[in-house]
Amino acid sequence: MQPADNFEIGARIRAARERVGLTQAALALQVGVTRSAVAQWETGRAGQVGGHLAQIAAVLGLGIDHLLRGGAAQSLAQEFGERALTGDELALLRLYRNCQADDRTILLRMARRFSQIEEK
Amino acid sequence: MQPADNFEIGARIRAARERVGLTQAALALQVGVTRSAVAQWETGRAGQVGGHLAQIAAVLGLGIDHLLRGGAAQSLAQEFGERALTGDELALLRLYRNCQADDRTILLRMARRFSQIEEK
DNA sequence: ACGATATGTGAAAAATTCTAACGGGTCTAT
DNA sequence: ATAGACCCGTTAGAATTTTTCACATATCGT
Repeated sequence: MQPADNFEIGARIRAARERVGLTQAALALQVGVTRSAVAQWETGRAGQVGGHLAQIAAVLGLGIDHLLRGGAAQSLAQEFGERALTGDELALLRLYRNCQADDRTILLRMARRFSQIEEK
Repeated sequence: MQPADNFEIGARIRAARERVGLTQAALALQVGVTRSAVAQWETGRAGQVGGHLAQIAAVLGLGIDHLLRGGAAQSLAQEFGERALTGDELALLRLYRNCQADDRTILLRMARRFSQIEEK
């Protein structure tokens, strides 16, 4: 694989990671490597991310095709209403599901406060 | 990645190769490796097929998701597909979509704080 | 200024991948 | 029965890659 491709994969990893609000250390923890491995992926030092592709894609809410090829790969077309879920929305859902019930209540209340929908 | 996963990837490579009528040597030629590398992929000896995924998928007419995961690959969406979204999760998504960008950031950060996936 | 946090990078250890070579099974022609 | 062609499985090790560790720099809040 060309070095330029590696850099582009790394750039997509970084963009997705920042979009879901993770640090390199957080992504590394969820994938199962050290932070500097993630840094090297993102700066194109690694030849390719090899055996961690599926895990990276899952954590970041990306399709593997998108990770490898870029473009508008839509493996993530999860329908909600008429729009697919974005990466940050999937991240929010994953995090929310791992919250305790009272913390979920707090999150919902805050979302209501912030939201521009009036609820009756 | 678990050895069983490697074997399953190899089994999918072999099934697709036979379906398109190629020998190991022919596949190796088109991908750009030696025949024994292909044999090792198919018998699960290689950790994973790493940098050749896209090439193998192209030659065999497979999606990369299918190669890695098998089945009707749905990437991360399956995790949520297995469990339908609950009412509060739908509410959270709806509210989140109607938030401003900086409020979304706050919600994500709080979700990360509450979540038991928290790093560090 | 200081501490915490996030990230980039050099060097080297650790791991992996691939090649070359060997061996075995099957099939066909002689 | 034998030889040759073809296909594939496996081993050992060279080559390459990946990951870790440790250090450095920048930014931000106090």
